[in-house]
Amino acid sequence: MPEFITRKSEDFSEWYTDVILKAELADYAPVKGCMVIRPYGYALWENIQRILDGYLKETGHVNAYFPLFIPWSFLEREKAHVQGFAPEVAVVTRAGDRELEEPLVVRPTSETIMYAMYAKWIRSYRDLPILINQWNNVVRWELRTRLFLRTTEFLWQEGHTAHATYEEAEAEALKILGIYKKFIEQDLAIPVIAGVKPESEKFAGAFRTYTVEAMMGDRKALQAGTSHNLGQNFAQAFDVKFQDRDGQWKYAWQTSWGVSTRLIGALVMVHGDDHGLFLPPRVAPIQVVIVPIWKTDEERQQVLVAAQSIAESLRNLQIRVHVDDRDYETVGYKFNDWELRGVPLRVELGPRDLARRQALVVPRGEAKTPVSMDALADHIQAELSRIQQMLFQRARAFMESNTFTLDDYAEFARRIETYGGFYRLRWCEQATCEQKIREETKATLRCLPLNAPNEPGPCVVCSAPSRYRYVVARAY
RNA sequence: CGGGGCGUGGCGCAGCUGGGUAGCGCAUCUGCUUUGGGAGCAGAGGGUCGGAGGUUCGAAUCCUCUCGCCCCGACCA
Repeated sequence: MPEFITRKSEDFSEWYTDVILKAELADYAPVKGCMVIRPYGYALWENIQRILDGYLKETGHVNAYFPLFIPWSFLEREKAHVQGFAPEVAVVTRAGDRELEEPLVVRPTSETIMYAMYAKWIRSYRDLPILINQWNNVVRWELRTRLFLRTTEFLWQEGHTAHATYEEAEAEALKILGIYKKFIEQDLAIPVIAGVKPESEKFAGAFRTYTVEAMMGDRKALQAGTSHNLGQNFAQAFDVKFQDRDGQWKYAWQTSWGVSTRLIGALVMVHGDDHGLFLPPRVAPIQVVIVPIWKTDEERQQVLVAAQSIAESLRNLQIRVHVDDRDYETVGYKFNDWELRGVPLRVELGPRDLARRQALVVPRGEAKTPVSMDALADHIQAELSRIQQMLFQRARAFMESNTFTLDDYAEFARRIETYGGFYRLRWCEQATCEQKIREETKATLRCLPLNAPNEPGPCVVCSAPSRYRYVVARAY
């Protein structure tokens, strides 16, 4: 077992930080609470962007860019919104040696400035729907930060739509939630529970907030993405109105939704192990690493030629492949290095393999299999797809086996303290019961799953009649 | 914002109690030997001890102030 990183079972938090730093996904920046996303981590983010951006465009969304600075007065127009964000906004009050007439907020999210523009652009029902997304950075002055999970500045996409009817907006919010679920499950191989947030966990200014919740390797929950039905709250605050077919002026119905670089933290915590990262093939910056092995210069020449030729044939199949031809590191070092970086598939190629017209294919964490050169490309393609499936199924089995249905509050409190996990508990939807759970167990009501069946019975806290089981967990 | 911990070559640390030539491991560089699961030997380079002030013949070490970071609790993608 490697001693270069803390063991996952020993100290999950230390392990997480070790993996990110040593795999060179990110590093601490000289500014408090900020991080540098290093090239390898950024390549991962670019893959996430590319795939998700494709899904959003397929469904009619277009990209645009709005300013980083927002007039302070804009933030104040929606009451719940400003209350939610005021404590964590960074404000620019000075430019050069001159005080600004009106302070400018560094966007913590772009509802206000975007909807001020929507108000200008929308006149008729024919201008709707507006389906705009933007990839950008936002700043939230968090008191306690953690690499990828919560940093002062982070990267994300934020989609903002405006519709003619409530039904359309609601359908949009759910459609996006479905896209997030599909993306996170199929491409990131992370199973999620899609659901509705309780009132207390709603986005500041939203009518309703939908969420996808994932279980990390320490059995804690992570909110992986949110989609909000904003109702007409912002439309009224920003005067986003249109004249409908019937001649009446009406406020638009809006949605907003986002996922962030936090997803990278989720990838680490869901798939990683004591050897380091384990990246799902569909987003891995390097899907296949070829490690050539040689002793003599002559062998080196031959092996490298063969390695490049294999790499070329894989690239023709759109596989992201890297040949590790470093001559100053040993083979053993390279094996460990690429496992730490989470490359899903390794190909070992030495003189012995060349003589047999084969290569050793090594799925991360599995046994080495000799594969003949002729069958190699097909085999690798199939393996990448198998690994993608395996990661998802493994994560799903983990989440399912750590999700429990309980009716006894004391037992829940005891088990979440010692073991963690997701608990399906009946809740009467009273804030006092929610508060009690939060204060006594540090767990929160994550969501009411979308497909939750009607399961009438007593609230786990107060025994009042309740209809549904909510998912309850400690969360990041 | 409250509680705790830590700042000493690039990284991880020792030295501080009881002041007296700044050290160890890893990494780096050079050479030779190695190379199928984190190589070996020999040599070399690299530090105003976070910063400022004070005590002293003399401060990494003692005193005062200050800055920064990490971890744990209340808020959050």
